[in-house]
Amino acid sequence: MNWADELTKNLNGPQADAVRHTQGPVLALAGAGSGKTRTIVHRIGYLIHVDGVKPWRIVAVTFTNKAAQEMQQRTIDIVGPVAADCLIRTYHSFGLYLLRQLAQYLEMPASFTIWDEADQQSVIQTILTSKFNLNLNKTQVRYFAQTFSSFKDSLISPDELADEVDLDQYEYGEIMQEAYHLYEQQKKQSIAMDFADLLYQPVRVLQSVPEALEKYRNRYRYFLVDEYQDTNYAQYMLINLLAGAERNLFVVGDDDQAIYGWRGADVTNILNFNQDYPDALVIKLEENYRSTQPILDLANSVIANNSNRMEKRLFTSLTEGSLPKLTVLPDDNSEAIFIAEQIARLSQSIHHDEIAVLYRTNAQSRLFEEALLQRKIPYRVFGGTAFFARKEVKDVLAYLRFIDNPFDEVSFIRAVTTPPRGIGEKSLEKIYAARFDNPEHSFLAIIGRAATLEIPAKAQLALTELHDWITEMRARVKKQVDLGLLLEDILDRSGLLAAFEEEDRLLGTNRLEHITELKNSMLDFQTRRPEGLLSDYLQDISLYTSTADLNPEGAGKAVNLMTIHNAKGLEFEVVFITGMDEDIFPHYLAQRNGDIEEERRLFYVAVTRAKRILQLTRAKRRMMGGQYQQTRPSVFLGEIPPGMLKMEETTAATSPVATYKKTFQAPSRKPVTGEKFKNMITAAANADSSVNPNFKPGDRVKHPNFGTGKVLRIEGSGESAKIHIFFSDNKSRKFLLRYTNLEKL
DNA sequence: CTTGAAGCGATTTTT
DNA sequence: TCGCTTCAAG
Repeated sequence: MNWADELTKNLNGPQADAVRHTQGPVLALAGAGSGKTRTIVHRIGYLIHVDGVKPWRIVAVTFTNKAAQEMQQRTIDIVGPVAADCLIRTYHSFGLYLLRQLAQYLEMPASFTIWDEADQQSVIQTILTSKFNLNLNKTQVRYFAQTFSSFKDSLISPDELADEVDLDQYEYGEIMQEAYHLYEQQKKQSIAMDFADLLYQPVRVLQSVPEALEKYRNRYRYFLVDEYQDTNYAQYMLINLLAGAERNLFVVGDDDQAIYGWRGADVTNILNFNQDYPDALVIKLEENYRSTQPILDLANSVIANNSNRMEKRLFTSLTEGSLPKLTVLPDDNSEAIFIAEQIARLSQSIHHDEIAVLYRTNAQSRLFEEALLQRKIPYRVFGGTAFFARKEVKDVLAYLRFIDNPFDEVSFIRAVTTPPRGIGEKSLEKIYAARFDNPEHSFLAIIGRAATLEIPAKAQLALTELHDWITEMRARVKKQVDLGLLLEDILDRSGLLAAFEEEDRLLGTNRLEHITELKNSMLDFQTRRPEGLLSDYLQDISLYTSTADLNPEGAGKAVNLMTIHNAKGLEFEVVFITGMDEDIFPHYLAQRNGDIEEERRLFYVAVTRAKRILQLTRAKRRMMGGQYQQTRPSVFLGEIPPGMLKMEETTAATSPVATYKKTFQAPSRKPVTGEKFKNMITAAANADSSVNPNFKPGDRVKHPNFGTGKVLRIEGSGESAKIHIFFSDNKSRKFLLRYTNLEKL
């Protein structure tokens, strides 16, 4: 086979130029749907098969996990299995990969812990209270965390801060430098890195250690960067440092799709590429192969409202196509149900994984999940904090992380206080003080000397016990272990298992179900990387946010639920853009910050994800802060010329919501929504026991665990109904009615 | 001192 | 609805 022909024959002129021009800098200005990924993938193939470049000399980076996975898969499909040796990663994953190898230059072991935002914020919170006597709320603490990250995105260390920025323009400017410094110090003492470090630290090492730079410049010779318009300074430096010698740098981007300004992304990185590399070949990809003309018309008419854009004229040969539609629903619930029904209808002709439901904020996903679950339509939720931010998951991970890294302050605190074992604020302060005096000793070592701490005997005992079994576990994980068994041991010995069981039973949570999911991810990991250690697993998952990231193969035939940010770089036959209401999209905070043009680009990104069918929805009322509020239509709707959008409105009376509620209002089985519905499916196995008679105050009842008692009162109704029972042990307890197996006497 | 219960407000997008 | 803060009992 002639690879040169094979890899260019299905490309248009400019695409083929971009693929063939493998030496030296190339900038591809690529409109939405113009075959960016396709070009990158074919270029990788050309490098390997025509130029004879070794795959491991090729680095390709993009932004989101899903986009990276997709690029990797498509490369293997087109180029062959040899492409598995290319480094196709997200920026952060590439940064982590380098950082592990460069950690020695930072006097850090390669197996550091990675702190997410919540971890970061809890450390900053502690610093602000203990060192500055500032008791700030969550929003203010988040502000500190974001500010520190923005410094690192701009490659500014605590020492350089005063010279580089005008601290007066920052709130708390007078303590900013000191706080930033303390945070970095604590982090180092915890043997931890935050997300910004994954880029900042490798860049700093490459800048200051010539031999390190030399080594990686030698190893990696070809760089391909997707979404270049969204790079921040640290990302820009990382790539340009490494590619700077050979200058085989291929970047693609579109200024109309710049949507990460809030994270320090700088569009001028792409606009100035020509100044960085005056000899760069500039290629324009303007033919759209993705969407039909009506979809493109809508996209173009909206983005035209932005000033300061590079003129581009996107065209397509797919002139036929149905008009995009806007459906106005009475409320957010009916919006979700409407979408679920549309999807059910489309299922006849279109695969579920060719359908995407897009929203502006992760919080909006809940109603869609519920509606899809009710109709048994499979779905996957991308991004968000859906899984790894769950309390039970973080609880278990805290133990795993503490076992892996006994210096980690965040994991230690969480593990030692969850579940409660008599260690409170005061005891923790004592532990802190001891650690402050001996920063070279781990938290584990310090609780190993519990007897020397001035804390209650009960607390000493608890600490010693914890120390002993954590030590035992640490000995175990030095070698390769079955992570699933380890997890079970931890659940058991920590007391978490009992706590979760109790909660699931009394409150109807799904904690153990989520733990099982975590366990599955471990089994998955061990299948994928049989040599993998606990620390590898922990670093691996730290870059994932949802279970959808966890098992890419599990994609199957599920509908995709994601934010618009997460959808960038992807395409679907059918796209729903939801929440077309003022303050939702554009988001009111963006509006307030004057980022309306970025919101408009976001809308442009959303629209251009659709290949054939584009459906917009909005709701006239939405549940906000516990009550319904009227909404106004998004400004973006007003920017669409009449005739480009078909409109329809459905009313409450015909809304499926009402019908649904009625069907399920039967007294024997309480109505269920969302998460709870899942329980019902599981509960369906022992269906008979889930049928409760109606109880009223005064009834005598028997509870399987607490024996007989008298009903005091029923609080609330429907799925959230709670029953208060006074038991024969003279104690009253309350339960969620629908999860309690009560027998009427 | 620690913990559970009651009461109150909720501020975005990614890794 | 959820999670955090406040308060009082053990």
